[in-house]
Amino acid sequence: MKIGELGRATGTSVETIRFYEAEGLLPAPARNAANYRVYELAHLERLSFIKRSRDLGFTLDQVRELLRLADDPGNSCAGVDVITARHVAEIDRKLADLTALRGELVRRLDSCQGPIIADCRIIEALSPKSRDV
Amino acid sequence: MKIGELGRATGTSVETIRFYEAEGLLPAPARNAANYRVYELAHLERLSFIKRSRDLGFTLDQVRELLRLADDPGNSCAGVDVITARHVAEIDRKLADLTALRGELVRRLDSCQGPIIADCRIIEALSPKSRDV
DNA sequence: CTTGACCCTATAGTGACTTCAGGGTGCATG
DNA sequence: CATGCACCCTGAAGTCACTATAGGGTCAAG
Repeated sequence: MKIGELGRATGTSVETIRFYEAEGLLPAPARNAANYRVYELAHLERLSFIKRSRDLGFTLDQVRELLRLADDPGNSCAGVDVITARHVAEIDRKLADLTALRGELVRRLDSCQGPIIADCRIIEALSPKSRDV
Repeated sequence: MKIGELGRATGTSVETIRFYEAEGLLPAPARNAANYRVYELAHLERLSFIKRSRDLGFTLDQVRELLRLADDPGNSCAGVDVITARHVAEIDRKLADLTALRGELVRRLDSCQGPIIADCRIIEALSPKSRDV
């Protein structure tokens, strides 16, 4: 399997695959006579794992750790749980932040009626003279 | 006012203030005999505006645009509305993504009971052999 | 024999900072 | 008067997770 095929098979760009190799996440594959990378099934599986983890929002460092844990089937599941739970907590923080933020913005949008900046509630809210934020 | 005071007054780090100056967001202030930056009230107000905008999640490019609009009180409020509405839409997309993601992770966490990796539902879900994701 | 899709490496760019290296300034204390 | 310390300066590099660019090589089809 060449790099383009691997990319299509996993929904990853060719550049990203080479990047993962440079980062040590994906082992360097064999090369053919033309110096093209030749991938095996194991590479496809590992890249799929990485892709899924990334899609779930894990950082590359977390992916590295998950791979390390997954590589030894005798490892405790607790490590995986800790990483996941921490990640969920992080998501919860982001959700709360974004929700608050959205409320703030929509409130401004709704009250913004004036035709000119001088009457704009959004600009007013951002300006330091206003004390209501 | 020196840079450290300005930073404390606005909740911005000294490095970030210098960065904003280099980016052209904050005008370069006068310097005293020791080559220290000396800020006026106008700087404090502008930096507060930037800080609030950033806290509301606007990108620096959006902040640039908001500043440009705010600088002329005769401008239409519509430009500000457009930027804000676009930003709200972006936030909605992120909220949806994060919520879906969280559901996925929590589902895995709840079902992860085995003491070893071999039985770990999270790893299983990430691994390409599983077909249920 | 040329076109086009694909592959290679090495390097730089993205956003919004943060950190580091290597210095200078200003004030209080010993 | 020396020393320490907090604060200030510049310029460059590092962060994250890629993405893009430049400049080339390979291969099969028409």
